[in-house]
Amino acid sequence: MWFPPACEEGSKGLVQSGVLIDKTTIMTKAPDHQNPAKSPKPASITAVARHAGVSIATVSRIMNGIVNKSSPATQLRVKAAVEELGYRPVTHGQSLRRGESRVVSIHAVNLANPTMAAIAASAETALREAGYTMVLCDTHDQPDLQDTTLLDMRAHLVRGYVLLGTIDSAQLAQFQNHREALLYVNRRPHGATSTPDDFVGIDNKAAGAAVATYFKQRGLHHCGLIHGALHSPATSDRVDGYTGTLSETGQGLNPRHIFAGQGLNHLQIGYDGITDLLQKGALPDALFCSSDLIAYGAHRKLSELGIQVPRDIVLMGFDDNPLNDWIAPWLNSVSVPYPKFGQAIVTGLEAIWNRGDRGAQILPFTIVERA
Amino acid sequence: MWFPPACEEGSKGLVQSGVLIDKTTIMTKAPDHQNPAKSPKPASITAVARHAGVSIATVSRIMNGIVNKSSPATQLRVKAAVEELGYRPVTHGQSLRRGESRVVSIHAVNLANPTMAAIAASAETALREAGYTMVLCDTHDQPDLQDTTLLDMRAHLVRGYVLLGTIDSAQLAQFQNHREALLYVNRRPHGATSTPDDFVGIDNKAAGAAVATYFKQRGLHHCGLIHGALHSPATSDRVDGYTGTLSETGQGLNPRHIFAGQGLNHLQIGYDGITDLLQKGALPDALFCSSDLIAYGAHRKLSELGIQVPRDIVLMGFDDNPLNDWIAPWLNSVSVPYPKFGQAIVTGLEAIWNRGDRGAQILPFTIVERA
DNA sequence: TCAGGAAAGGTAATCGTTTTCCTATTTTCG
DNA sequence: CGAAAATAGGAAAACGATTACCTTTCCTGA
Repeated sequence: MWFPPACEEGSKGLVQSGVLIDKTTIMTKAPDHQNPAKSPKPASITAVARHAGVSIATVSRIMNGIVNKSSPATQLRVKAAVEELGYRPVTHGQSLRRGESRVVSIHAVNLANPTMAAIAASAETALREAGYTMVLCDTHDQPDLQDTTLLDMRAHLVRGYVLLGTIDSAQLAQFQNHREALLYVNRRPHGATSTPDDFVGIDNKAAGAAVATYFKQRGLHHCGLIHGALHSPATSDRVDGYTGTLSETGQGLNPRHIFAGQGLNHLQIGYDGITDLLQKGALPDALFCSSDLIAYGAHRKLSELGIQVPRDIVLMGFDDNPLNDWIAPWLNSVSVPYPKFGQAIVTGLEAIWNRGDRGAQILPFTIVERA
Repeated sequence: MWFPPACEEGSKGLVQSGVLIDKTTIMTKAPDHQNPAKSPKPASITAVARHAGVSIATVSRIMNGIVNKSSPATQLRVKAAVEELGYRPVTHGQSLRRGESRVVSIHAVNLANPTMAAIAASAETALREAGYTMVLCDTHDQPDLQDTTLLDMRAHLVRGYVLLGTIDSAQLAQFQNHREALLYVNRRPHGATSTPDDFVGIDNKAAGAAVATYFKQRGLHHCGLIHGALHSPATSDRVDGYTGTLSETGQGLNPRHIFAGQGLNHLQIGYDGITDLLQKGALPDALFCSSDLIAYGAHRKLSELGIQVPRDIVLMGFDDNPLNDWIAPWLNSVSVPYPKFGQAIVTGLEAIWNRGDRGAQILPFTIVERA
């Protein structure tokens, strides 16, 4: 199980070069190497109370807007003291007493992915405006790292956990059972245990279907597909919607026009995908890539081969990176309103906390045509 | 000054529709709308102590690796209890008692900028591995937001403040005076008050100079420049190094080949820059853009005009976005080792905390030639 | 034999808040 | 006028951890 670094198996605690060191020794040495001009401690509620000549209870009540427990005159005096001393309640004292903090943690599968980073950025702003603080964790798509971060954040008494992409993990299941405030963004969890109420994202299946319809409308009949790991329900939904709609229209999807990639490096997946499709035969007229990064990788390989986009092949990405307008004017893409995710996350979390009802936020997507 | 939302001017505290509501009323109502299967509280140190039949002091000592205050048998018993109950110390209790937490805050000027996001991502990993938790704040390049976030984070008892780009602000000056643990990344602060020891980044002036040298070596004599807001010392250093070296070689920089942009939207700056340079006369042979995004914007405009890169004009960006290899193979760029910034930030912070000495980390840059 | 130290571990203060009880002092109103 | 109710505010108990200080027991060596 888990133990703090200080008492790990390997370390012998405070044993140094064979000699047991009493903690006291260390503490009495500590003040020595402290820098001289140490920052003066910020004012605490006690200081404010003393300064205003009231009890800390009164200060606390006034800070919390409880208006019917003190006279207006007292309130003025206290507020003056607060300003004079620059007092701000230390959140740890509050959280400890209240048993919960105003911190929300975000657990992202891969912050190197610009899309994840964009969602995190949007969440930061929305959370801050709603009065929350954001802690950001990168799970690197590893179940045990996800577990570690979840437990760490619980130790921080965070009020909600936002999962920006998820993998199944032991602790996640525990958290679900314990009814912790979990909000899934973009990727639903695998287990069917959780309600569909705790999701923020788009309807990926509909988006995949829309891509197929778009290709058909443009008269493109030989459709291909390069996608990332299917263990992500977001990806598999997109793929299902796309292939489903293609087979409904009768034409279906030639297996030789499909490449299934793996791993986090979508750029490489796209690059390898083109290589693979060519090996298996001719390229399709239209190619759906389950992310923009995959499309970039594919485009790179196509350029190297002298194949022109969109003259020779039409590409459709997913996510619509804001840079596309500037550096990928050849790329169509399914645009997901990521800048709006932040607000949706806040709304979703508040719905979960209040258990009013539906916290689910299904946002609209659009297809951006550039080619 | 600052007051918590609950006691803002506008709000009348707990007055609702003209009726004063006693806090008690609310609290007694609260349990009603709590969801039935509320998560059971995680085990506290008291629970562990009871379970193991020892005092909480002993549990605490064992958790902290103080090995000479309890028998091996007791230690085993306690560790067993810890595992059985899944105990993890609540950080707020620890921070409150110790007067400091293991949280580090990052204040970024603009998280929408992929470079900032990349640094934040790298910092997250390095901090986590070193046992710290990262809180991320976006200051949107506004002094008052920077002030707000700094004060917020102090209320969180954070142990260090990492400024990912800075603007001058009142609180920042205060924090400097109070010798708080501030670490500047990429952009030094304006005020000369701070030591140069608290900086992580590259030598921007040398980098600007290197670009000039590179252009000269390639025999490009008509050099241009498009840069962002000069109030960022990082930008002005780059510009100084570039122009300085150009004038040393005697050729100098034609003022008609310079465009000075403003604001956060670097893409637009690049686009507008080309328009401006053309209005002022002919384009240079080589163009230094003070960020990759500016280069993207410039390239877009050039493409629209049918001007080819690098045949007609050589571009040099800055930062070397990892996507460049894939989507901007026409762009040379000054590569900054952002993935290494995370570790450098941790090293720098630890140097500040221990005041051993220099926390400054000047990392190497390289010029990546693609065109 | 016994002074003194080490070993093992408990008690209680403390960090900064919130909130439940209290206790006075006014007000209100019949 | 007097009882009930409201107002204003204080005292103290939590919340979960750390640590200075104390107590007990056992062992060592002069």
